[in-house]
Amino acid sequence: MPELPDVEGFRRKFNRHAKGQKVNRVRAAEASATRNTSPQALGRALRHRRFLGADRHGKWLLARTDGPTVVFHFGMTGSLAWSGEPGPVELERHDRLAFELGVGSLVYRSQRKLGGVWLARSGDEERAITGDLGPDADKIDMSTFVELMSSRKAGVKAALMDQKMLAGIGNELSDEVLWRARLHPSTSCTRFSDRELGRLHETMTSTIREANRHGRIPPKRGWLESVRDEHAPKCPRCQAPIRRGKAAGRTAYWCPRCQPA
DNA sequence: CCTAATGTTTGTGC
DNA sequence: AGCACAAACATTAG
Repeated sequence: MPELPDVEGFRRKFNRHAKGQKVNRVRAAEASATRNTSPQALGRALRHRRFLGADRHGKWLLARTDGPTVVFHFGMTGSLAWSGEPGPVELERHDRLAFELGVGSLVYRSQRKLGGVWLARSGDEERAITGDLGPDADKIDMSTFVELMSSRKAGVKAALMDQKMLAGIGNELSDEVLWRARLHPSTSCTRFSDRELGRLHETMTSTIREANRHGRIPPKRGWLESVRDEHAPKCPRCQAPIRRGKAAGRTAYWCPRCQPA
């Protein structure tokens, strides 16, 4: 689930509930959730610190405090939950970490343990944690996008998902964008004119903007996401059977009629 | 039992 | 170097 729009939803949730609040305590149900620190050290570093706003870069959430920054990544199954219960929250099965803030608790939840929580004390440390990230997919301007994409030979889906080029697009979002742009996921970027790349940028931007409003890729009518979980999905545009195959090392969904090779 | 799953990293080979 | 592909990570659902 967590791609750019999901993390954007977590960011808004963080700012709505946790921003401005002091951390009383950090409670760990699962020690391995903390990656470059321990639950104890995280608690010591944050106790009596105040959460400022959270930033997002791609799929990374950066929670600022008046001390160090708490860095979240959600892997394939993570999420951020808010409980308005004052005092300790009842932790559920996959809750790994709870930040008790007095007015409620912020809960880092993850079914599998692919993501995690880091502590960064400087911008350099932050970059060491997130790795090399390209500009955020929601903020990149058209000419930069066209320049980056036209220097690529990879398939367009692989290029869109490359976090070093462009940060925030994952498997499902790339399928949604390419379906809306009517481009086959394996088409080499070398095949596109600047004009076509400009149109792809426009499609990508409007897709992300609308998904961000929902805090996820909306399974709405007229979106590929609305049929993705069906046994025999049909293209919401032309009703052709959706093809499901490997592209860029992942399971890709595309319409063979709207998105020919 | 097996397979696949929204992500990232690492290794191999062309 | 750039790219494609596979495996690994840990866990659950079907």
